[in-house]
Amino acid sequence: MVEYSSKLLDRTFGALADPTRRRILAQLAKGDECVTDLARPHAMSLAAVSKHLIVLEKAGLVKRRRKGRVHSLALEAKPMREAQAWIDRYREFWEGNLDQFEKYLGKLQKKENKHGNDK
Amino acid sequence: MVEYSSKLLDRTFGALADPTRRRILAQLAKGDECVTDLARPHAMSLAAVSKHLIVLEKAGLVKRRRKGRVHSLALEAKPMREAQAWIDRYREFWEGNLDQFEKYLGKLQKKENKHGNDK
DNA sequence: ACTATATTCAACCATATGGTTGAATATAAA
DNA sequence: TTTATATTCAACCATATGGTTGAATATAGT
Repeated sequence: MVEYSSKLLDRTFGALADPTRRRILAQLAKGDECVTDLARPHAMSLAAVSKHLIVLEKAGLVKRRRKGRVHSLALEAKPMREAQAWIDRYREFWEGNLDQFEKYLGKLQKKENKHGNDK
Repeated sequence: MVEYSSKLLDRTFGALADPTRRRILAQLAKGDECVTDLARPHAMSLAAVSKHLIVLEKAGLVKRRRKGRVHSLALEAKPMREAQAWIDRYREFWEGNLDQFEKYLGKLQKKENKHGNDK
């Protein structure tokens, strides 16, 4: 069962809306890395990258594991899966397979309303 | 060939990061609608919804067609397809099929750099 | 103990975002 | 022509975002 938390989708899509953060995800897709290594290829301060990592962390897209003074970042699957699910079902519906998505939207709407997490 | 414009992905994911806009897309998935009809179910001013529509339009996710004073909004496929492609390939890579995504990332990186549209 | 490294924190800045209200514009209907 | 409807525009507000720099904190190495 995929969970549909509006806030989680907000944060996930929001995190993906920045090229630096997409690139960080791409870096991590090749393997876990620490903050300094992640920051190196980006043309900005370490503190700026650190902030991007916090955004990714809040979206649940990466997980941090401290090893002494070094923070090792690793990808986390779930939020991306849910973002993908949203788009997949949206397209399934829109591009033809109507009934399924209509049901899905109903559920989503209810959840978003019920939890009052509409922004 | 999918096109990888960094700015387009920024705008697309950015547009999807708001629950009102996701709901508008859901409304439009059931069929074209005008601004007033789209606005009705949302607990905010018409002007606010109008602004959201402009965001969706700039992301290319909806297309506007004026019929006299009524603006009819319709979904547009391409940007959503590209957002989906990004996530799909990211996950393909990360969850096992390494070689393909590595190539893809190379191309993406080049495009994003070459066009200098990195924010 | 001292020094160097890894990371965040805090204050600051400029611009973006998401909302409001009231006026402007364009078209439709009387 | 007058009035009503559809939509945007403009000004404003509060908060968020993405960056900076310099200081603070924590751990490692000598």
